[in-house]
Amino acid sequence: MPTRVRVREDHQVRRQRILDEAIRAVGRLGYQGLTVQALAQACGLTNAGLLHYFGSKEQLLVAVLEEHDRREAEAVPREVAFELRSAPDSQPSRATVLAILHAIVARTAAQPELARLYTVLQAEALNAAHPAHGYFLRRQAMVLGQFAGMLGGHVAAPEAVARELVALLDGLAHQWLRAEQAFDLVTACDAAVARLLPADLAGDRHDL
Amino acid sequence: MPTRVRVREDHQVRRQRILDEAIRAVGRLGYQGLTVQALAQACGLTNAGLLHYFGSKEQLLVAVLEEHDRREAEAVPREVAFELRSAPDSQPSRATVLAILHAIVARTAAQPELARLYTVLQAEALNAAHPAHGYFLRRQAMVLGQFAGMLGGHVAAPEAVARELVALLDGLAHQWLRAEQAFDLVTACDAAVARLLPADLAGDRHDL
Amino acid sequence: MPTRVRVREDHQVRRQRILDEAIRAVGRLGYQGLTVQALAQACGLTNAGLLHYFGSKEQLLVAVLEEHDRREAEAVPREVAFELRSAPDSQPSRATVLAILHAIVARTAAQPELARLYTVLQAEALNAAHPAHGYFLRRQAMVLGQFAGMLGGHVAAPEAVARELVALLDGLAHQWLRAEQAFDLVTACDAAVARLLPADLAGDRHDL
Amino acid sequence: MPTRVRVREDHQVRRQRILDEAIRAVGRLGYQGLTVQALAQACGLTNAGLLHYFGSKEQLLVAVLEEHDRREAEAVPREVAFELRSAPDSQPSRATVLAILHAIVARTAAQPELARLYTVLQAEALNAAHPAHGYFLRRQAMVLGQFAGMLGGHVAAPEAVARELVALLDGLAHQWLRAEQAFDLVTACDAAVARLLPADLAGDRHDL
DNA sequence: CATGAATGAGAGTTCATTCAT
DNA sequence: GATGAATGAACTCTCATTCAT
Repeated sequence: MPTRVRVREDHQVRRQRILDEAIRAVGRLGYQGLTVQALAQACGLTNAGLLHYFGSKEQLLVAVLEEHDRREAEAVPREVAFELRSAPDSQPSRATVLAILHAIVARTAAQPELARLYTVLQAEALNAAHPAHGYFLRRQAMVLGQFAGMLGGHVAAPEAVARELVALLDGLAHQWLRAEQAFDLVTACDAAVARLLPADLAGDRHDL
Repeated sequence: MPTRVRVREDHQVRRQRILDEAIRAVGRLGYQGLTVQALAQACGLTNAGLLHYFGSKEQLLVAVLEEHDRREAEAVPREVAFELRSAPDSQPSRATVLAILHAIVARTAAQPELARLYTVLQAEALNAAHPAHGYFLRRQAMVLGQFAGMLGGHVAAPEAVARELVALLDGLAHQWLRAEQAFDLVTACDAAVARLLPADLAGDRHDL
Repeated sequence: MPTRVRVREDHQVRRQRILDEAIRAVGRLGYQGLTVQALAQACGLTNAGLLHYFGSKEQLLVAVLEEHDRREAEAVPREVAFELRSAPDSQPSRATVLAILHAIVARTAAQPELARLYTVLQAEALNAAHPAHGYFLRRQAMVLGQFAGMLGGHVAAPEAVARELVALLDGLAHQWLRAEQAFDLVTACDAAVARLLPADLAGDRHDL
Repeated sequence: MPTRVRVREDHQVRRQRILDEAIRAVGRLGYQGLTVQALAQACGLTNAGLLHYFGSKEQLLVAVLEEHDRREAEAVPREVAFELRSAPDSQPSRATVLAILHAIVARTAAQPELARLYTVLQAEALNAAHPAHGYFLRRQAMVLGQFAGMLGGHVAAPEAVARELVALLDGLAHQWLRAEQAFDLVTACDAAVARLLPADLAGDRHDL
């Protein structure tokens, strides 16, 4: 049995290495700029060898996006996820909201190549013909919905503020990437979020 | 020599039409996705004919960026520009700051194709090897500096808030583009800016 | 050793199924158009699995041609074969000639996929570099010889008429395939042969 | 003006040379076997240079088929064409029919590379997915119709005999090509046609 | 001023085949 | 006996660019 297991592991391991490399490459060059050949070379196999794992460049992109989701889900703190799931209807406290946002940003900061992938693809995918266009449309709607739900009890216009939050976090991450991570993303985002969601919003005086 | 003048005008006119088309095309496809051939066809001339105006694809990009700056400068309200230039050291009032930001956003909203060009190129140019990389680095520094200077008297951490402002505006514009301009950008930005720069910031009680 | 026998049977059975599928595939796409991968998939095994049976694509073609000959020989009516073999020197009567040709055509009509394989490969193999080129050269000579021998006593120019017979039958089969078997091949061929070999030719008076 | 004319001639001349080469190449290898690269090399230009004339391999095939039709039409003897056109309703005499068929075959014999193209493509195009499939379907119907019309007054079953004529001529040409033109095609066809259309058939007494 | 011809490089993808397992 | 991994070569086609005209 060890042999079969090893073989399967090998496959998965190699696939994973390709995906990691692909995330970096797409984050650097975009999907259009990515070259199957260059990626294959970076992974130490031939053009056709790489396509053996992912049938086509486009299917590779799909796998990359799935990997992105997987890593993201993995990184969301357990407690947060638990809290959100355990009481979907109740409103989290302001402190919890800040903690959630903090956790999200911390994840982003810990995986710059993922942030870069996200930032670059998101802009490239504005084009309706881009293979990731639908992905980002769906994702955007989902995130806005989640944020708005979270903010429900705290602000007068949850949808608008949700949009602002997303804009703020995405925009700051973008600047952070361009500045080659020269400032601390987490600090910057914490401060920005605190500014956008002032303490006296819903009467709660004590937090942050 | 009316003929020569007319010819030159024709040249300029045609060049302008190419630039307009190029802005749209790059905004849709990015620089990498842009094809000299496709652009030429859209302009009604041949491959080589287009390159006759802009020696190469890269030089065309330079011209596009220059055109972007030109249009942007053109659109900034005269009074604002005057005020900023006439008293660079003095601090504009909060109302003026809001007015300036409003004007900037209004310009963006009025020229979606320019906003799209900006958004798409900015992300593509995160790559250090991208021909527009330096442009966006310089521009970022400049804008951050201007914003920080503008906010100097109003907030405790002007640089940080400047960054947040830029992030907010860029991020909202990005969402606006992805949503195919389904919401009103100017309203959204006005609200966001007001939220980020509360009225009681520096003790001034009276504005907006 | 029933197991071994069973295994061998399985092997043979599978090999046969591959051959059947290959005949259809080559008849549809030609040898050049045939893809090992596509054939393997149609047979429910992998690329390498198929080549396990027939070392290479070219050897597969050889096997296909052998299978063609096998099926053809199988289908020739026993009496005819017997008659031809029992008295190779004597001339068959006109009725026998017609019966033989009828039997051949009937076999063709009963196995359209074989006819198609034959028609497609024969044309593709006009190219001297084609792996089946030699096969069709030999076959042509053989068939022409047999036909000419058969016609020896009946017509003045047996070789020429043999060629015409072959041309007629091949050409009609080709049309029958292109028409998707919309007319009755056997009837058409019977009529054509009767026209080409008129009943009064035994008198041998007036033919060219 | 001579320059422009020369340029245009050059273009046409080169295009023609490519077409000639393509006819030979397709006749040898079939459409599937044809390689853009090999053809380009044979024409003394690069891969992309050839595609400058014919946008794609498939469009090249279309051009080849058109060239085939052009050459064929060109080759039909003027008198024959005139006679056919001048009296479309009347039936040509048997002698005229034989003359027409003779002329057609003579043309074939004079352009073996055209005959080869025709023979090879016709078989390859049996596949419904082949880009020339429709062409040969239409052509077949047209030719059968013309032949049947021509035979109308002479035989009892014009459609059937037309089919036989086509089969005979196509089949003999096929054999002629495989035999590397070792026998005289025109003589063979004349004899075959004479045998298939006996002199006394005008009396219409005894034909099947 | 603008074109058409042509190029060289490179794109993604497919193919028959090999090999360890 | 059959698989999955991987290869190297070849495929069609596209790209930005050059050059003579």
